Amino acid sequence: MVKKKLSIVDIANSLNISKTSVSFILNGRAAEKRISEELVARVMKFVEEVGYKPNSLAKSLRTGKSNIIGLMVEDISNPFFAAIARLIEDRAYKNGYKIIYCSTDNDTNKTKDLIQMFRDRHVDGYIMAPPEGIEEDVNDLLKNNLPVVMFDRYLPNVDTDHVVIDNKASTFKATQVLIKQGYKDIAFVTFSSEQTQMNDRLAGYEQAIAEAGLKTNIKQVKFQQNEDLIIEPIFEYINENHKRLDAVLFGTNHVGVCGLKVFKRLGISVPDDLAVISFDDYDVFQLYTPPVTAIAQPIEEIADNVITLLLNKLNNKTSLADKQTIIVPTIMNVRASSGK
Amino acid sequence: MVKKKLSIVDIANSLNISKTSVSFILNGRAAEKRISEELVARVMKFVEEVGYKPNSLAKSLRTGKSNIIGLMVEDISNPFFAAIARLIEDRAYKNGYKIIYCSTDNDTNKTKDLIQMFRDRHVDGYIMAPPEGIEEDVNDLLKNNLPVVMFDRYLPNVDTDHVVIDNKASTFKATQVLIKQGYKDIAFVTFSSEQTQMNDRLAGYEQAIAEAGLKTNIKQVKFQQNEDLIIEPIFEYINENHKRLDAVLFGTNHVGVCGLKVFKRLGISVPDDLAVISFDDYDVFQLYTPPVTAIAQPIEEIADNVITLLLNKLNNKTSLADKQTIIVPTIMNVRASSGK
DNA sequence: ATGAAAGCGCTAACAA
DNA sequence: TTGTTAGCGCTTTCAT
Repeated sequence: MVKKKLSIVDIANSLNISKTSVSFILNGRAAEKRISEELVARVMKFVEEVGYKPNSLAKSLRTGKSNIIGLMVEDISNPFFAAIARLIEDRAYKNGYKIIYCSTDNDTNKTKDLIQMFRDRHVDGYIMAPPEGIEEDVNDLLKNNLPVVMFDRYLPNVDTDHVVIDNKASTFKATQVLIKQGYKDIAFVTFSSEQTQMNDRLAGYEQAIAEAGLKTNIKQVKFQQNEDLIIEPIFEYINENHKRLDAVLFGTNHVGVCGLKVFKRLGISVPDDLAVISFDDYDVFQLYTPPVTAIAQPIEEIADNVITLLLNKLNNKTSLADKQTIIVPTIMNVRASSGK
Repeated sequence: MVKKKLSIVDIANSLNISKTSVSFILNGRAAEKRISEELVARVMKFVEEVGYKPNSLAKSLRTGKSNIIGLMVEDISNPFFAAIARLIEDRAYKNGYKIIYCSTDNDTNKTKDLIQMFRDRHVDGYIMAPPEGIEEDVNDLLKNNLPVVMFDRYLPNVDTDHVVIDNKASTFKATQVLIKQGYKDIAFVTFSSEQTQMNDRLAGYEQAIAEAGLKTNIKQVKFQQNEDLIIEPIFEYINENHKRLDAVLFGTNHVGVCGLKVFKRLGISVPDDLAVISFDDYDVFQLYTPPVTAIAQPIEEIADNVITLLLNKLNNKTSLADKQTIIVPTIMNVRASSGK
């Protein structure tokens, strides 16, 4: 009962025909090759019966195509990335592509390794939220005509398709919401990073503060695997400054959640002690008491654009040389945490 | 500057030696084959210079090994699975294995497809939280000597290694916590499912209720991709019954979060109107007001056991025939939601 | 309309 | 110690 893995040769032999014919039939090129319908039927029937499955490794080796898309996110356990990955997986699957995902941890070397692994496995296209420092590797992909779509952020020196949100406008608006409520000492707590999305978020905050003639209060913490190491510096900052601050804008969902944990520990009440807005929306923010105002990223729209861009390249609907930038707007979900 | 993909033959030719020698050297079998150190050095230097990378597809095709582990979770956007996937990925990576993950959606057919894809790609081992109905496919893997480790649940009719938690004891204890606080009308809200972990959780609740001479209140909702469709039946149930109930035990983190959303909509206050305990721990539960008592799964321990079990099989440290069951205990994080 | 044969890049048994 | 060679399973050109 152990199914011996059978190959195209086995089935050709069993049917006393050549493997070429089998190959053509299996690849739907029977008509084109004018193979008799009768033969086609016989082959299909046999294949069905014995449950033959082509070895896609051999196929890939021969054709250079794999029908696999490599997806690299920063951290698959981050709900934002997990949700995006999920949607992309679904859409890809429906279009005959499989997805392999990996977490980069924003680690340049790990990412280089992963790109290499994807190349090894002959993935047909790449989707990534790139860390800094991989410009060369990505350019090398592009030079080899491998389509790459970036999202969440992009690499300024690499000319690829990318789908991002209007980060600067989002934090600008969020900061203004706080300013209009009369808050004057507004902090921006975020990850330290030179990535485009982070720079833009910071810039939006700074511009709104500057336009209002206020002073900036910026705390950047280093991204760490271990959440406690993120909470620690936030704790110190809030602990030292919460009396002179009246509002906080968090730069990412992760920082936001850590911030809320700090508030809990310090017994800080929202919005009375500190008003709060966070980037990204998330269960926690909706269920928190009071509910937290959040800058929601349109996850479906991002995922949709990303996969469409890539599929178009893969199906040669768009020229590889033709690079698109898509900027999708965010949605401010105003809730009680930012009100008076 | 476009790197022409070079092969082992190219490098053999450039160096005027045979590809066999190159292959042996590249695979660290130089010593074993008593290849001169000088040659080894020359080859390594050249390989380094031209940045040669072996084509792992060809390698896999030839050896049948891929150094890839296939990981199938129910839904990668569920924080429990995302966290486990993350940890497994890390450990595997450190041991020279790559991970490919996929979401099964508890969909039998999709899972069969995915298993097929993994087989196609010659993954060396399988880790899965299996849906029902794939017994045959898994048995087929086992018959072909492919190691399979299950976690979160197992298939009663399939003899594989698996790592699970003591589900029954956990809900039993959680229910007792509520009973000891004097709650008498305790509901159990969970997903309808015949999976082992769900059956066990239900059994634990029922036993505790029976032992206390109380009446069960069970609401099972169907798992759906779309969260609103999960919330709806919970809303109806809670809306109809909350007056006669005094406590609720949620069967999974997902149900728990949906439940909290329902409470918010109905203005139900915790624990005064309803005391709450949920399976799985999660940011939301810690940050909720009041913090929610939760049955925490020891994620690291589960991931560690899973990957260790599989690596042992892959490295032939354990016989394939030798099946282990590991049951790890959960941790009750008692918080204000279950108190009086 | 069908078949033979080369070759994708690699490994390993066997020769030398 | 190193080289020759036969595949792994598939696609595709070129004959027939």
